[in-house]
Amino acid sequence: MSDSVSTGVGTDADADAADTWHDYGRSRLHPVLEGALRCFALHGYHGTTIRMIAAESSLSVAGVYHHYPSKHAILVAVMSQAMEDLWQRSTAADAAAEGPVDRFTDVITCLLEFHTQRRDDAFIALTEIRSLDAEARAAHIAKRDRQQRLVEEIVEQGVADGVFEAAHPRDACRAVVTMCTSVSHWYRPDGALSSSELAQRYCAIALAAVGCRTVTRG
Amino acid sequence: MSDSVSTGVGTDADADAADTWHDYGRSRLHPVLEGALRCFALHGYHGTTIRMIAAESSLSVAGVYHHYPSKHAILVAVMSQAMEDLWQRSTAADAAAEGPVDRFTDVITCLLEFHTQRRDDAFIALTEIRSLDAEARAAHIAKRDRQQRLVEEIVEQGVADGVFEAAHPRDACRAVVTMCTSVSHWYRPDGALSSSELAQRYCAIALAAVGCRTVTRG
Amino acid sequence: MSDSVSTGVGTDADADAADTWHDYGRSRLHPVLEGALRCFALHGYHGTTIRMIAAESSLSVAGVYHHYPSKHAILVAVMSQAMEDLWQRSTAADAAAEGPVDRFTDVITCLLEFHTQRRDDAFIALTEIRSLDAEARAAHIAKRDRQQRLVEEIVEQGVADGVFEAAHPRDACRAVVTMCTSVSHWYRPDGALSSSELAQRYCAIALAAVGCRTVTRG
Amino acid sequence: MSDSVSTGVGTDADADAADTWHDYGRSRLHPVLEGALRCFALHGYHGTTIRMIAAESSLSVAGVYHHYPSKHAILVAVMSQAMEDLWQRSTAADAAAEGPVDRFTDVITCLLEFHTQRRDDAFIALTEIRSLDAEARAAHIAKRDRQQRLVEEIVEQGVADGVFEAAHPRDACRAVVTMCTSVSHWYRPDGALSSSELAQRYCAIALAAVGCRTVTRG
DNA sequence: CATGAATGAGTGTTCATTCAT
DNA sequence: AATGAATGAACACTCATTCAT
Repeated sequence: MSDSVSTGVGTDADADAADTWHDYGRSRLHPVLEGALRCFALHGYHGTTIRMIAAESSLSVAGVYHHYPSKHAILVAVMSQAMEDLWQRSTAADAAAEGPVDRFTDVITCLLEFHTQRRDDAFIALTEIRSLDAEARAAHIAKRDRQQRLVEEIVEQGVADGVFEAAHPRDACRAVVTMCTSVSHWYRPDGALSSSELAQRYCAIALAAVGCRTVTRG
Repeated sequence: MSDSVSTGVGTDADADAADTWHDYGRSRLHPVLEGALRCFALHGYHGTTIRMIAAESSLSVAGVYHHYPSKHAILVAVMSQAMEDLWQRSTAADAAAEGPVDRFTDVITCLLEFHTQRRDDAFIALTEIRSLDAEARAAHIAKRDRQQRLVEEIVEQGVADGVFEAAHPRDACRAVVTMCTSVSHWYRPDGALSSSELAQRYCAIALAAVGCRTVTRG
Repeated sequence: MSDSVSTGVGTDADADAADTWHDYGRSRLHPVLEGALRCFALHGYHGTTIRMIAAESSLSVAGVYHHYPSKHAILVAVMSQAMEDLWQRSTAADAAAEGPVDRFTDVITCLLEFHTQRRDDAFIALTEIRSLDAEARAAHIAKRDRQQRLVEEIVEQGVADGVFEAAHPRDACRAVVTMCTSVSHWYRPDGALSSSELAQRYCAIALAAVGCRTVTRG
Repeated sequence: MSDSVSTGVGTDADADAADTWHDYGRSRLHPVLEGALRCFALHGYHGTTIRMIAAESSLSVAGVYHHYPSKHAILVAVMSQAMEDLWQRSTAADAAAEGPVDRFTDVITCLLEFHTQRRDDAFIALTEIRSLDAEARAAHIAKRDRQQRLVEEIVEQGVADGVFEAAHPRDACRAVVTMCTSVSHWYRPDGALSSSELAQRYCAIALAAVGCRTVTRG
């Protein structure tokens, strides 16, 4: 879980305190990816040109190609690092908690924070799957499914333990996860809700969705 | 509410039974729009070329332009008709029910059915907002907000009546509506769940999300 | 010289009074040609579309094709009728005068009036030669040369008679004719000069250009 | 008057002898403009395609766009450089002479030489005004008027000095200038007249047109 | 490392023209 | 006589990408 990630993202110094999944400093993406991300978020992959990315990252067009071999490679880098980052954080959040309710709360909180703090990354990871080539798409979907299974596993455990009462746990998971990922569609950092306020409110709703009667954390 | 829609979509013969919002016959879109819809759903607006649309609608490129003046106009037609259709169905569903719980159930069911039965239309309406020009975008967002307000109004009524216990009704509405619209991202008609099964399960989850203790429909 | 013209233009009833070349009633062009003429004058042949011509002549596109088989045929009709009209008027003007000075004055006056009264026709005839196909171009140039020779013949007669003193009669003719045809570039009917005022002033200049010492019609 | 011209045209090294306005070396236009010029002269602006220009300048279509952002920008560059070149030469010619007769002779000679030596440039500057957009057209017309006023000013001086006897100086100027600019319509370098022969003959005619009795240059 | 110049393939769009009705 | 629907070819222009320097 604390493996150093080759992609350059993730937790670079895991303290004992397993709360690193809360920390969102400056994004550690390559400047080209930073620029590309802004462009993709605004205009989509196909609506973005290499010249836009070059301008956004203050490089020449050829300069962009010096760092990444193709526009598609840039998309792959952006998406895979996003998924990897989310996975590192999710497993860290999961490991830091015990019992289905707290694990669920942590993982969903992590998911929500990621979708507010890394909104563009999450948005692209959600909406540009179709722009990936077959190989990259398969890899991406595997990561997405891994993420989904983590939630499902927790909920199924909760149902087995009798703390969740979801009639259809997998559907509840789908509902919960999609309502969280949808946050990247509408959340604005300068809006009415802070990231943590949103997380609290949505966690309560998510717990209700999986039929949790108990109150969180004690 | 039963006004015949000038866009050519929607229920053209409203029977007394206010269940017309359940009926999804063959989509009544112009062949060009049908073809464009398939393309947009697969590749996105910017990833779709006029030549694809022409091929998909069995016309020449110039033939497409005989019916619609630009690619953007095609997108506008697709999206506005989708929003109009959904609105007609939603208001019909709302009108057919009484009391917050049943109104909520009907409107959410309607939303879910629309997102399974008109999955591509709904998907485009959700994901291609950024591809609209300023004017069309404003019009689209107005329609989207109108839709959102309908749900909020019902939930607020439910809270006022004491049948819903949502701590934050507007956030609950957001969560509910986005988990419903997200259905267009993953639902497959040939998958495990039928449209009505999905609607039933998701309605239960949605009711839980707004803090409804009572059971639906008696 | 007074042959009835198959094109449908020209003097349709030659009275004894040989002044018909002065008369500019409503242009007798086919409505399609009238519309095309306005378009060609504004945007040039290649800058004009069949749809513009259709709109300008209050017909459908197919309606235009009912009257003329192609855009090119319209140009040919416009240009050939203009050249024919000018030739009819020029020979009439020539025939009505006697002696080089008066013949010159009449023919140049005729040329000037044509370029103010039939400005667009003259302008197209001057500027769209390159847009004609080989055959039509050859025919057009023959008519243009015929026109030029008429002036040259008169001036050469004048030089032979000793009333003109042009050192290089053909060059003087070129200068005179081009300064007259150029009138179609700048003349505006609502400008400072009336058609006849312009003709008078330019005739004086033209006579000077061919070295005429005597005063006209004295 | 000997300001170095930012357009890259014009006299780059003004010797004392103010005869630089006679020198027509290889045109210093950008290869793309050279190619475009040939095309425009043959087929007109609207009759010319970017592919023609690309072929004529030995570049790919995209290569043309690397140097100029649009077909229209190419036209603007061609026309504005032509007008600037003519203006530099005209003012040089004017400054090199004294007295209305010699100034007139020099400026008209300059005008004629330009229209034989830079025939295509001059032709385009004369015939494609309507193809310019509003802004470029205004700029062009301002330059054209400036050119016209130079001639008018000289002639008016000549009339004031009593060396010219034009009854209507401005009309005479129009006649003279248009007969000079028309040279670009018909002159062929391999024709009967050399550029200087033509200039001599036309100058004599132009002097007659403005009512000059004295003989030029001594 | 970085870039200005270049390009083949493709973009959305328009063209003159046809034809069934 | 007149037209709405249709089209192949071409239009101006842009794309992702390459490469000599």
